[in-house]
Amino acid sequence: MTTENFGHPYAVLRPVRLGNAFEETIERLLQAITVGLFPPGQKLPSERDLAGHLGVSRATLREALSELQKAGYLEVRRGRYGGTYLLQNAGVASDGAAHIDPEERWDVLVFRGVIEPAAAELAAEADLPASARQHLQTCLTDLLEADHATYRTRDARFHIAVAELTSCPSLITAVTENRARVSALLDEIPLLTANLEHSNQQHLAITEAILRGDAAGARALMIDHLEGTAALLRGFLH
Amino acid sequence: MTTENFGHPYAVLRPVRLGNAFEETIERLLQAITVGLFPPGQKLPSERDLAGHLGVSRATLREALSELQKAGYLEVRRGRYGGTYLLQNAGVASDGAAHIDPEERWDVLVFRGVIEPAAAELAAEADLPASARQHLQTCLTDLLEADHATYRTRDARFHIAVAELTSCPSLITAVTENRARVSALLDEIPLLTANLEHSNQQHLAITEAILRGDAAGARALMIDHLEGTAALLRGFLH
DNA sequence: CTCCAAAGGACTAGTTTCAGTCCATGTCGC
DNA sequence: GCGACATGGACTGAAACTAGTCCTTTGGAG
Repeated sequence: MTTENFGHPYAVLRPVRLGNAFEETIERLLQAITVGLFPPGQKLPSERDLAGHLGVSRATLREALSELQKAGYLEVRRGRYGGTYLLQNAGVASDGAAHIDPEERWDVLVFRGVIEPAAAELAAEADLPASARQHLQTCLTDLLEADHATYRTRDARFHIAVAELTSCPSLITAVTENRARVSALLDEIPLLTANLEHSNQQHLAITEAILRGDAAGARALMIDHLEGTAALLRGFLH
Repeated sequence: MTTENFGHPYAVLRPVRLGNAFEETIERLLQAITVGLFPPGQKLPSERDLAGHLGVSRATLREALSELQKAGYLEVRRGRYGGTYLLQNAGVASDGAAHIDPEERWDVLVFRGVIEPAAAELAAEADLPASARQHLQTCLTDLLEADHATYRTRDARFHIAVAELTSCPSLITAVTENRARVSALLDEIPLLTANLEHSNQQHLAITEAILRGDAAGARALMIDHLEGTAALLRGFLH
């Protein structure tokens, strides 16, 4: 880390393409799934719709969907009012122990510490319409009711909901992508009931701070909350 | 903005491809240029090298370079010790008045207000090696010596240098991309000597705070600094 | 003076991706 | 029942993109 090449232009000159369109499409869909943006058991948008939004041809999208289907994430029903459905126990056979490299881990956590507290602060400062308040409340309730199987996904969903309240697309995107990476990290450590309950108290407190417009409080609470997970990760991964 | 669709999965399902590889490659190179990562008058990395880093075939890269050459950004010399050179007065004939939409403007500025103060804070907290301190100092000196023609580029370069000190790739990338967008905004308003001098005082103060390890100070100074430009933009654009 | 090496220039064959078109299925409203 | 129609399924020809190869230029080392 100390041998870094400062001023090196390759920081921006990162790959234009992370893989072929097919691979990136799978990646995106998986991201949306792990982050809870597609509620389990529900129908995904139509192929034509998805392809349009992902900026990819339907052929490519279908290749990706077919792969996810083979991997046990999706179920497809034909005919009118048919569609692609996200299975409840999607991707149970996840590979596990992907073993994320320490630099990557550090990067994810530092960046999260930058954007999430800011998101909470901005959310609290914003003049939130009723629909926004309702959305946050719903995500919180879902999270509080979650069991071990659904917790991680709903946790991600809640944090993204906070970012959504800022109405800042760049920030929402940053939080979403970061959350997908955090989820991959968390998959490496066990889920303990004690931590879970403590986290949920924090989720509740953050929500209240945001809804009451307490920006400084929301920020501070979010920092605390993130520190908890970070410490947990440090503890479990040497 | 109040009619936002909260919880809509399309926030992550943004396009996998923003354009074809050729267009995206131009975009990237242009970004690196406007943000001062390729010093004017100097040689760019070789085509084979650039193509590799951008994850694009040399044919595609060459198309992009040829376009930038036609647009007056680059000069190409053949033979050994030849290469692609960035012209001093690159892209003078920039289209101007691209007229960025207000939502985009707001997004850029809000996001900047999130990531840049955090970058300054983290930079000040970091245990900086001599090379890092030197790099920041160099970028600052270049900026203080800049004239009207070179100011914007070196300004961007300085802000990216601050982010580089954090050694957090996600943050560096975020700041770099954001800066490219900020530059597009600034191109719409005039450069006033008074503002420029005031900005440079702030740049100096930020540098000092970082080098002395004053995290809170660096953060506060950066917030002040950004507020200045934001106010300027608000003033000039209705 | 000669040759080498590092750079840009140009071509080719193969693969991926796309846009468009038509087919197949099956639920809902009549 | 029965037909309309939104959905998934399948195919085709064209365009974009790639990897690989070889050519051309030109400054410096020997």
